[in-house]
Amino acid sequence: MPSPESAEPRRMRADARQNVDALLDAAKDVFAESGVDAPVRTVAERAGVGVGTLYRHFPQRSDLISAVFRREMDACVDAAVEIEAAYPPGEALDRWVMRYTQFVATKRGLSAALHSGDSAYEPLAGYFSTRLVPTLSRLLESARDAGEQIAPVSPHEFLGAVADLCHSGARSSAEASGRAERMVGLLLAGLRA
Amino acid sequence: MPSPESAEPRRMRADARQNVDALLDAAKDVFAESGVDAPVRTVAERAGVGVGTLYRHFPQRSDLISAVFRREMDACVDAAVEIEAAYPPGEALDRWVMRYTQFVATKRGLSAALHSGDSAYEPLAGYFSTRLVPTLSRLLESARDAGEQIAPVSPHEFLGAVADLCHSGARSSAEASGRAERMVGLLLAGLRA
Amino acid sequence: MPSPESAEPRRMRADARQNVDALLDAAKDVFAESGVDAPVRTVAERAGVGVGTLYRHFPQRSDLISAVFRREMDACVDAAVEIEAAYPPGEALDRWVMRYTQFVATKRGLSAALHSGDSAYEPLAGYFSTRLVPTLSRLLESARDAGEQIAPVSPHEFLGAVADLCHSGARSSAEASGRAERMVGLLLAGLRA
Amino acid sequence: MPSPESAEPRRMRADARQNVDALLDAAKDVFAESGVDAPVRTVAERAGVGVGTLYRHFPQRSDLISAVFRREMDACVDAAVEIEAAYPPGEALDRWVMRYTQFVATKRGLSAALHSGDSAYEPLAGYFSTRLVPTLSRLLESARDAGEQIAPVSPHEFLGAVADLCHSGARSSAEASGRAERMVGLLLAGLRA
DNA sequence: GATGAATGAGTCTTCATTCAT
DNA sequence: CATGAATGAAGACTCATTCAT
Repeated sequence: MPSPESAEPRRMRADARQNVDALLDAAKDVFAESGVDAPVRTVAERAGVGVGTLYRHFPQRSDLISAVFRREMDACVDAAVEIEAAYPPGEALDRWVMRYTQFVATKRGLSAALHSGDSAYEPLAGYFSTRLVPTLSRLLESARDAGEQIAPVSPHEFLGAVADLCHSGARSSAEASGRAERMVGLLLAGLRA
Repeated sequence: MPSPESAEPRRMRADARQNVDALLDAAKDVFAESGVDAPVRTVAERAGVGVGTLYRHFPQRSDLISAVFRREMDACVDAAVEIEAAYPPGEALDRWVMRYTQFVATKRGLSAALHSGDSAYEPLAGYFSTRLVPTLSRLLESARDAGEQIAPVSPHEFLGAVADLCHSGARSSAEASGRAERMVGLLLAGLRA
Repeated sequence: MPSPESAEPRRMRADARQNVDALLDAAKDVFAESGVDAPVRTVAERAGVGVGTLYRHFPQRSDLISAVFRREMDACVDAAVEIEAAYPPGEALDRWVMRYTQFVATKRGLSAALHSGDSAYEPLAGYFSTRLVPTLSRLLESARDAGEQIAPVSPHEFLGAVADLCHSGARSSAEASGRAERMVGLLLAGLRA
Repeated sequence: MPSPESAEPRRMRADARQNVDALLDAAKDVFAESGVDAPVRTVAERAGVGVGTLYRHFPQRSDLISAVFRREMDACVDAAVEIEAAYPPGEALDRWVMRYTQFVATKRGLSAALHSGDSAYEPLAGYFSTRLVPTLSRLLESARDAGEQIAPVSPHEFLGAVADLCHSGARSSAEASGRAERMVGLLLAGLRA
C-alpha cells in the first residue's frame, strides 16, 4: 500500500487522491483552530468523508499530523530559494526566519509534536531535520560568508526555539503574531550580538 | 474480642493541611512528568488521597494548576531579592532570568495555561502580571539605570517568550534545559543588541 | 439512643434539640425546592450544621424525610378537628381534603416515598395509615351519617390519589396548585356521583 | 444525522435499526422497573450494546426517554380510533381513558418528565399536546354531542391528572393498576357529576 | 456531641479505533 | 474503497457515608 504522500501518486485512484487532499486541507484548518488534539471525527466531517476513510489513509493520528506539517514545510523550504534570490544573505536570513515564523504560527502543536519524543513523530522530526534545518544552515552560512558576525548556534535548536515562540495559544492571531514576531526579532538580534 | 492483630496501624487520615501540601507536591511532580492534562486521579493517587479530597480542595482543575504554579512563582520572585543584593544590575538581570528559566522548565503547561485565554486561568495570569512582571520590570530598570543599553521590550511579553522557550516536551531535562538556556541566552543577548 | 422525634425530648440536650429543629426546617425547605433527592449536604448547610450532625440525628436519609413529613402530617391531622367543629360534615370533608391537598403540594417526593415500597419508608407509611387515613375515614363516615351519598372508597387509596395529583413537578406553585385543586375537586365530585 | 425516530426512516443500516429498537425495548423495561433515572449503562447492557451506541442514537438522556414514550403514545392514540368505532361516545371516552391509564401505568417518570419544565422535554410535551390532548378533546366532544353531561375540563389537565394517578411506584403492577383504575374511575365519575 | 475532611463507588460522557455493510 | 455504526476504555465529577479531631 503506497503512502498517501508517496512519490507515486499515480497509483492512487483519482477519488482517493481527492479524499486525501480534502483531508489534508480539513486537518490543516482544524489543527489551526483547535490544535492537533482535535477529535479525529472533526477532521473527517470537515473533509466530508467518513472516519474510516481517514483511517485508511492515515492509520495513525500522527500520520495525519505529519502529512499536514510536511506539506507546509515543503512550501516553506521552497520559499527560501526565492528569498535567497531576491535579497542579500543577511536580509534573506531574517526574511526567511520570519516566513518560517508565519508558517509555524498557525501550526498549534507542531512544536509539541517535534519535541514530544514520541516515536510516531520521528518521521516528522526527520523531515524537519532533512529539509528545514539544512535550509537555515545554508542561510546562516551565506550570511557568515558575506561577512556578518553571527553567533555559533545550532540551526536545529534555533528553529525549534522559533517554533516555541509561536506557541501563541488559542487567541486572536493578530495580537499573538505581533508578539511572536517581536520575540523572534529579539532572537535574531541576539544572533548578531 | 479484639486480637492483638486488630490494632493494625491503619493509615491515619491525614490532616487537611497535610493533604493539601501532599496534593501540591504530587501535582507538581505529575505536571512535570505528564503535563497539566494528566488525569486528576493520578495526582490524587500520587498524593495518597482519594479524588474526593482533591476535589474538595481544588474544585476546578485550574485551581490545582494555579496553586501549584503560584507556589513556585513565589519562590522565584523571592529569589530576585537575593540576586539583586548579590550582583550588579546587569548581571542580576541575566541571573534572575535564568532562575526563572529553570522554574518554568519543569512547568509543562504553564505557558499554555497563561496563554489559553480560558477565564479559569485569569487568576493565575493575574498573579503572573502582579508578581513576576514587576520583578522583571524592576530588574530591567535597574540595569538601564546602571547605564546598560537595553532594547525597549514588554516585560510581560519577554517573560512569556522565555516560558515558551522552555516548552521542552517530556524528554530528559538535561538536554532540554541546555537547549532552553542557550536560547534564552540568545534572547538576552538580543536585548543588548 | 432516643429517636429525635421521641416522646421524651427532655432527654436531649438543648443544643441538640435546636439542631434537630433547624434540620427539619431546612429539610422542609430544601425538599420543597429540590425534592427529597436533594444532596444531604444541602440540608446540613441550610441548617447551619455539619453533615455529621445530620447523620447523628437521622442515620438514614429516609429518617429525615419521614421526620419532616411526620411533622406536617401532624399539623394536617390537627386541622381536621378544627374543621369538623366549624362546618357541617359534607363541607368539612371537602375542606379538609383541600387542606391536605395544600399540605402535599409542597411535599415533592411524599407520594413517591409512600409508594416506593422501600422498607425504610414503612414507618412513614405506617404513620400515614395511623394518622391520616383514620382522619379521612372519620370525615367520610360523618358525611355518610349526615345522609350524603358517597361512593365506597378506600380512604387510604383516596389519600394516595390526592397526593399523586399534587405531583406538580418543579414549576410555579401558582399554576400547579390551581391544577391540583381542580383535579382534586373532580375526585371529590366523583365521590358523590 | 436523522433522528432514529425520524418520520422518514432514511435508509438506516439494518443493524443500526435493530440496535435502536433493542435500545427502545430495553429502555422501556428498565424505565418501568427502575424509573427514568436508571443508569444509562443499564439500558445499554439490557439492549446488548455498548454505551457508545446508546449515545450515538440518543445523545441526551431525554432523547431516549422521549423516544420511548413517543412510541407508546402513538400506540395509544391509534387505539382511540378503534375504540371510537366500536363503542358509543360515552363508553368510548371511558374505555380510551382506561387504555391511556394502562399505558401510563408502566411509565414511571412520564408524568415527572412532562411536568419537569426542563426544556429538554419540550418536544415530548409538545408531542403530548399534539397527539394525546386532541384525542381526548375529540372524545369529550363526541360524548357531549351525544348528550352526556360532562363538566368543562381542560383535556390537558385531565390527562396530566390521570398520569399522576398512575404514579404507582415500583411495586407489583397488579395492586398498583387496580388502585390506579379505581381512582381514574372516580375522576371519570367526577366528570359526569 | 459537633464538625467537616476524607473516601471511593457510581455515573455520565467523549472519542480513538475497529469492522460489518 | 468508502462509510459510519459499534465498541469500550478513560476521565471528570458528585455525593452518601464514615470517622478522626
